[in-house]
Amino acid sequence: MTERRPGEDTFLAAYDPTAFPPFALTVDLAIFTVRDGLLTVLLVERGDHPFKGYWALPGGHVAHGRESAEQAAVRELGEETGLDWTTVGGHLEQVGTYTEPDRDPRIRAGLHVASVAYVALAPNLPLPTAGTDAARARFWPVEDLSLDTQRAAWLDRQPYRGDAPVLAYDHALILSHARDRIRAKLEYTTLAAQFVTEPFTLADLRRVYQAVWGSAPDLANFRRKVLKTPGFVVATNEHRAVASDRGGAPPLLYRRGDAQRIDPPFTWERE
Amino acid sequence: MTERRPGEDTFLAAYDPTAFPPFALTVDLAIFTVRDGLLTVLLVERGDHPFKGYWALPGGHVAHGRESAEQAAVRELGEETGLDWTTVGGHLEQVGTYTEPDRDPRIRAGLHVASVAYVALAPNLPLPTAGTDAARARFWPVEDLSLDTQRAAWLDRQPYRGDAPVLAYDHALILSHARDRIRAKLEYTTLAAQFVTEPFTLADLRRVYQAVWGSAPDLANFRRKVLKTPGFVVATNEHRAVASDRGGAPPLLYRRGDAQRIDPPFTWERE
DNA sequence: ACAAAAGTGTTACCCGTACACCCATGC
DNA sequence: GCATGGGTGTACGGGTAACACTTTTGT
Repeated sequence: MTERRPGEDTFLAAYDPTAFPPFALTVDLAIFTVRDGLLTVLLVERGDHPFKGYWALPGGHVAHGRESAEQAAVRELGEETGLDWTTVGGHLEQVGTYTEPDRDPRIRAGLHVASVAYVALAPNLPLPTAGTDAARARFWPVEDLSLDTQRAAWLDRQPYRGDAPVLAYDHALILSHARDRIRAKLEYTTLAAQFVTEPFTLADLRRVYQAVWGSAPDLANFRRKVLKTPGFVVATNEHRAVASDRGGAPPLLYRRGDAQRIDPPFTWERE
Repeated sequence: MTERRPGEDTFLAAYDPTAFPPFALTVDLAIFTVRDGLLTVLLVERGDHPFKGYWALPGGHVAHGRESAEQAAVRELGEETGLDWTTVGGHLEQVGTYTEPDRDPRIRAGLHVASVAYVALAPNLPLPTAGTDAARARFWPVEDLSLDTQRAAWLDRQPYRGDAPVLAYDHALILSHARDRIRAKLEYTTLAAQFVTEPFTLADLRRVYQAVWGSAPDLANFRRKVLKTPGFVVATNEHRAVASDRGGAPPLLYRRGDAQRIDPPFTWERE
């Protein structure tokens, strides 16, 4: 490692790293996937205190001095999903950092925990089983989590009482931000293609919009827009075989292209 | 403070907060303003090691257990600009968190410093003088900072040698992200109005786009789009007196409105 | 034949672009 | 009058929303 212009080494020799009260640095992951036409997110049921028995975003501590938060996120992704994320090539993006002193009750024992939240998304992730240190893990449909209600309860410092799985820490807040980020990015980026397994049909791609937004653009116009955006998708010359129990023409299959942005963005009637 | 569902208190009683290696948590501020038709940012010349003599974003440590990063940012804004940001009502937004272990040379003394970066913007900030603990502080035109070159040098772990003020830490990286964020948000939000002092003319507002992007939409179309976006600006019934040394009709004055988003976004020919 | 799903065509309309033009003021 | 900057009018063209329609397959 090079020196990174540290100033004079004499400074470091005389430097006292205990001069600043310590923080803990963690990462939290919102891992989204589309299953059965619904936007779902991976949650783990906590096996230990704090928040034992509550559902939480997977995550963990950043290894001090040895990795960045993003590297920690990739490592945790591997541990939680059993997949090597650098090979998967899925989308991973920082959402924000959460630092309210009382977001973690361990502040009462003197531990101030700051957490960097990431959103990851990939198609058809396997159901988490091995390699997970949590008691249970499963993909929950986002719409079943009452995110808005739970978030409001958290911000009001009131307990949430309802049918949805109760989220630990400020994870309802984090998750609502992550969901909003994904929704917004569907409109002006090619992110939707990260949600489908290759090869996919244009109808598959459109179902992603349906799952994330609850509604989707008109099919005909959707097709034209996607195909006109250079590098959004690349056509193969194969067609998908139709399911045996229904008719319809075998649709053409596509793969993801290089383009990142959709310009101008998608706009359509929201319900 | 309420209990925030911590699990059982017996857990906390037995909890060892020193079990996790400590991090330092800081905030860095990119405070933008438009001066003389140029986008400028506040930098301070560091008076202490590390990076003594380099130019840096203002910032400081988050008070352990007593404040969030955002509260620290507001506090530092007050210290750096001499203004109470809650009164100013200026825009403040988290950009991202930077956690590379070697982003701060103090890692070699065992201190892993994570920094949460914020972007703030306001019109006509006073030149910083009192209340600043830095040796010198001034607003630098962003285009004079060779951000792209400095950022590339930082990422290659090479020293930057050039005419622009040399930035400390990874602040060239942070600053380039902050600038990109501002640029992007001008297109689809009413953020530009945060850069002008009230009351302002539509030409003033358009000059913000000129300063931030280097070019601006056609004046006639700009007027129509701004006026058609409900709540972007509110007209007063006063006109600005024209400067004595030039002609022209006295333009109508406006104030900021409530709207946050411009939909559909601005698009125009970039140079 | 019929249903289901893929894919195409057509039209009307909105909106932005470009640019010409008019207005108000100071010298 | 003339320069300067604010403000308006308008014709053209591209893109997209809406929806009807054709094609391909399975039962």
